[in-house]
Amino acid sequence: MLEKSHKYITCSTCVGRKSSLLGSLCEDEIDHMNDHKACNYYKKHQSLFLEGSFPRGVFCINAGMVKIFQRGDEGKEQIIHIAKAGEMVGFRSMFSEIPYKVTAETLEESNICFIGKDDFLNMMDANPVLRNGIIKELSRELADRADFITNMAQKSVRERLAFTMIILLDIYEKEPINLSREDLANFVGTATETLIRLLKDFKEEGIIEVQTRKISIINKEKLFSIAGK
Amino acid sequence: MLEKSHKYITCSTCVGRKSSLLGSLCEDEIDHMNDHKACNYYKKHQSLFLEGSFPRGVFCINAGMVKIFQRGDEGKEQIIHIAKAGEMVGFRSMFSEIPYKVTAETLEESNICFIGKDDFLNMMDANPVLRNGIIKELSRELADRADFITNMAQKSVRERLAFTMIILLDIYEKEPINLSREDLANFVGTATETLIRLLKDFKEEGIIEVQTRKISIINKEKLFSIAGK
DNA sequence: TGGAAAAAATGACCAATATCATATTTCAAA
DNA sequence: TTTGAAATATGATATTGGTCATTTTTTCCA
Repeated sequence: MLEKSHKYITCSTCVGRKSSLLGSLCEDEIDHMNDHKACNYYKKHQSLFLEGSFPRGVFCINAGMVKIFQRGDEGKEQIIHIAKAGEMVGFRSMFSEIPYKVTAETLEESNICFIGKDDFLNMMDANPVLRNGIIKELSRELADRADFITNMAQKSVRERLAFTMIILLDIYEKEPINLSREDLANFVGTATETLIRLLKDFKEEGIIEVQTRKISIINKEKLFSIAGK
Repeated sequence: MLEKSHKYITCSTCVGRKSSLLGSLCEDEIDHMNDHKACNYYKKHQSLFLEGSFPRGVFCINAGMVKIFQRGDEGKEQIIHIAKAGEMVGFRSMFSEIPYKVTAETLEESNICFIGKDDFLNMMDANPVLRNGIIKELSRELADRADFITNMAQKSVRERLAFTMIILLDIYEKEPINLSREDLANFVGTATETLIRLLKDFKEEGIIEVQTRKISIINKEKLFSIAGK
């Protein structure tokens, strides 16, 4: 259970911050940010922002996980990214000055801070390291999305599932993957039924272990060879 | 036919530049860039850079068109983007400091200038407008790629073809689309045969007109309604 | 300008995966 | 602990779109 009061979250001690884009801030900047941020406790399935709305700032995840998705024509979600503690979300649309094209929603209870647009842009102006870090991050994500597109376009659902699980392995680290079958299907880009059948195959092939919702990967090598990496 | 000698291309008169990310440069900066750029004439099907190699700078397209693609496991190309006069290519990987994940290759004869990495980064440091323009551009492209992913994941090939043609309409403007069936298939993410069959359907439905290679869109509305926008 | 090579087109067939229907399990609230 | 709803699972079936084989057309260049 997370601490529901947020008065204890301070930027200077935030574990996520240090390894994030905001790791380069000096003490003054951290203090300034700390004074200007607002922290919130989010329950599971709460949204940070909605597709179509205008960005007012950025969100820093102190604890928890957030799915970033788009809704297709029939309302089916396509998950684009899953963000975890230490990551910032919502800044891409803020820079592009267009409404959000994606929705961000917690996958579990989370502590998330908010920094207003002007405060954040000022920090960027004053801090070349932060600025360059952001440019680098945006560029990396573009490269990742190119891979994502090629995978979607050219690979079978089975291969895409393997690829997605490798991504999830990175996100969940030692923890078992804890996503609904539907979310998983919406990340892979397939029907929930197809996903369930493939999970069964993977289980029978000794690639994963399943405990209802939680999926542990027990044969990484096989996963990599299926994904074709 | 393009002028094969490049001595006539100067940044100050470059038509593409003015509407590009480099439109904000002051006279001094333009002169500096002009002194440090190298221009080249490229034939059709020549590459600017290859997947896996390290970026040394950025390319500015003065005239012509360039396809940006990734090669999937069986060597099949997935086109991610088509860049035209006025666009810069190659800077995304340069920022992320990882090798190119994509290959850039001319679709037709082109005049393209090159600016070295250090020169370009210095220009960026000195010019906040340029810097912010690039951040904005990267963010916009991220948003576009999210759409691309959702389309790939959730739409039929027919819908994706319509969507792709809308993108191409933007690129080719008044000109008819001039791409091989294979390139078109590799942009849509389908087999060449499937693409050819769908083009035939579109022709019979009065959406496009085809003159061997060149495709003109004669019913935009229908295209939009198929793409679901 | 002819001829070879590349590109485009067409047909037949099949596999992958979506869809729809229904059953079973899990979970959380009363 | 029960119970109802949501999530997961399974089966049957339909369909899209990929593959392979072949033909026709276009392009390019010697």
